[in-house]
Amino acid sequence: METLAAPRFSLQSTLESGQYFRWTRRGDGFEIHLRQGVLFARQNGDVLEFEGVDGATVGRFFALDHDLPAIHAELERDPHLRGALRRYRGLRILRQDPWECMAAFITSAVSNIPRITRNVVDMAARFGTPPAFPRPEQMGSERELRDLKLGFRARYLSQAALLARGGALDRLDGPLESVRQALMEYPGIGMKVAECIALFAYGRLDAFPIDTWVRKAMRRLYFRNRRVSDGKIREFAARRFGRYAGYAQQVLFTAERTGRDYSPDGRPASLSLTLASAPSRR
DNA sequence: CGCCAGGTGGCCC
DNA sequence: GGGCCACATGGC
Repeated sequence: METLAAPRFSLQSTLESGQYFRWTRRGDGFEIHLRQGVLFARQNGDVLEFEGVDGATVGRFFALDHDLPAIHAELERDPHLRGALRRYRGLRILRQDPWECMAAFITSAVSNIPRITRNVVDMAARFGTPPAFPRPEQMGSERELRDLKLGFRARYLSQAALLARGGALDRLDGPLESVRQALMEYPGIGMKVAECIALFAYGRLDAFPIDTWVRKAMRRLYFRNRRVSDGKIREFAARRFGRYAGYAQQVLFTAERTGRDYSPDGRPASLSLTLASAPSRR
């Protein structure tokens, strides 16, 4: 087993935050299927023990180069974020393969994490070269994807694969807006999915994907539960959270989806919900 | 049975 | 810009 210094990292929080789907618990660690191989990883304090792929791949995938202290220092100025940041300390935004990330989040539309996981694992098993997810050139036809129960997403996936042939996604670069605009040319990719891919695959940490959970959290925490358009939320998030908005999004998503406990000291979810929704504290 | 789920695309005003 | 609908499938 090899090791890597991994301070300010939580393997579990990172994997369980719903960014990546092809992993499973294995004994005291996790088995993670990547393009480069099957990675087994477990955490021992600040040390990440791993085998299966090389250390550079591990460090890159888990984004161990992200400056977590700086990110937290900046975001913790917002009192609404402190509880979630503390609770999910060490959660990192991954650096995923763009095509797999694109396929996974096209699949995510009107779905849920268990089902997305099933769909993505199915696609890998059916069309990929294990453990690698299928390249765009290997993806199935719309019909074959419908057979895997992808539903209306099957057409999007097969057509997106055609557009992504020849390494088109490897050539995407530039600021968030241009990456997002290029991604939205693909069928099945609107603003939300484009921001997910920009964040989870292209390291655009200022991306702020707004899904049903984040929308609910943002409305409650910053808009007095009023009805607000996603455009307004995005604008607000950009101003409020700045260059690390993506990290704010991911802890808000995770907190809202699991437990909904924003309090820094871990009160019962029902109570903290009440506290968080109240305009004033106490 | 009916409703809703990590949304998007098409069409309306 | 915003509102409404269909889109497959699965879980409750």
